[in-house]
Amino acid sequence: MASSSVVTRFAPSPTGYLHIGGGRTALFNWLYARGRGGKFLLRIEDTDRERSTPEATAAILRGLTWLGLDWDGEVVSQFDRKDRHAEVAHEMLARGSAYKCFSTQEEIAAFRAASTDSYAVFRSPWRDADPATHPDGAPYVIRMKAPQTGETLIRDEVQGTVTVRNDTLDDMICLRSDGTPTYMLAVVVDDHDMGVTHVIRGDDHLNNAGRQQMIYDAMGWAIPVWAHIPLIHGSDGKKLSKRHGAVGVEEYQRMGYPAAGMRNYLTRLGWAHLDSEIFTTDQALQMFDLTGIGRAPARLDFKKLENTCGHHMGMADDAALLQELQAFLAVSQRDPLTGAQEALFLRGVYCVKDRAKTFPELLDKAQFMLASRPVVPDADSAKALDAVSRGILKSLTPQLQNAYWTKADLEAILTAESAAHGIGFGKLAAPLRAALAGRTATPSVYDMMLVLGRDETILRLEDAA
RNA sequence: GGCCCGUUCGUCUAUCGGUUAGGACACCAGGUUUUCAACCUGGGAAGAGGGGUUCAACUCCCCUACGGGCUGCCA
Repeated sequence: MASSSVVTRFAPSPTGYLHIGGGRTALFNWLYARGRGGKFLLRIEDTDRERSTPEATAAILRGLTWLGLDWDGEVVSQFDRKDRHAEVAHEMLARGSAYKCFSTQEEIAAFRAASTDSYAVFRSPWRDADPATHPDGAPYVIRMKAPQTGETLIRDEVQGTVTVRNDTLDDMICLRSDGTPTYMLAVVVDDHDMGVTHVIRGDDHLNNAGRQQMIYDAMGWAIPVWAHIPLIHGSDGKKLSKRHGAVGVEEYQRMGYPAAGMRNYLTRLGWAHLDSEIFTTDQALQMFDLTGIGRAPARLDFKKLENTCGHHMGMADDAALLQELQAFLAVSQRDPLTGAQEALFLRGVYCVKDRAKTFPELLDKAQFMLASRPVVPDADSAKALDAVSRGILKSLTPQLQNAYWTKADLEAILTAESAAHGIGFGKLAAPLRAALAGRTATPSVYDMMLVLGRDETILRLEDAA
């Protein structure tokens, strides 16, 4: 079945944290595969031994996991497959689609320096040399014997058909003089061996696709479906970098964005399905396709990210929210909620999750239920606790002692109380807020009383009065 | 320098030759309100510029401008 044979992959190089753009690339691959019952594979491109670190690999895995992107099978290390890459290079040699080049790096540098056009394409003199003339024991690289005339067509699901003139490409090196493979060879061999059917990656690889196709052709392998997606830019339209703010996926987790909101936002960044804006991951899985991907780079917009996260915060399941909150507290080096706080949180999230966009905000709004007595009112809310107000709070407690602890009954009592003192409800709500939360901005006073329960409510009112 | 890609409201985008160019975020005004948030109503806001093709172009073609990418024994 064609639809279930989809295999995609994410292939980052482990030289740092998981970049937000990489996270989105991974997300697109994941959505495409998972939405079609296919497989999503993960390969670490660690052939650059100088820059690759196990810490970076761990960070990438953590970032993907946080985003909720699970991969099939074991993580593949490209470096571990270097023998296989060399084997393919030698097979290309045997097939006559590659050749040994003995030109030294000094010779190539000299060629560039000597040519009027400093960007001239290097043509190896060994391309058609008789093997009998090969120097004995000298180091050599294996270069692809690329076609020098005609053009290579890249059939891309996002970019359309892209034409590359073959005479603008040099004979790329497949195997270095130390016997290690270059990226260009390794990706192709790995993608083929791993059965990758759809290559969805950043469009910085668009040109590379042409040269990679030559390897597929040389080996007689089926070319995968290409989908080169534009990179993400900063708010000023320039390539995303540190100065634009957070670029690492984990930074977003530490800032407290819920993963579901992050996924939704990233999915919509550079991809659209008519007017769909807010959707669950299941819905995204249903809708996602390659044709909805735009061709222009998209800019990161934190305001929209926050708005999207706000929707997801409100839609979240309470228990799941608690779990994610605890994870957030852990990564941001804060104390976890205690068992008692968890219970209270579960009872009261309903009245705060609709009004928070991030976990720090959620924590702030939920402060009234997480705090323990005595509640110390901040400067603004303290103003509501003047002598008159405290008197009212004092006269209120006996009534609460005997009230049915329901919203309707509390409402009746508080409404009657404010009427009795000839004040509007707002005048009564302010000191209540100060007493119960120590803040001026809080959830509804009824909700706070309901969540805190009769005893805690009365104790806090007595503290304030 | 060469080659490749891109360009619709401030931002993300819809449109796939014929629309008063739609939605969302943001912004502004008003409303609701128990503070904050939310919510409701309304508003301003776009086809980079220039040539074609066509009865008709945001949509197709060319040029220019601007942005990005590739041009490594990096990935």
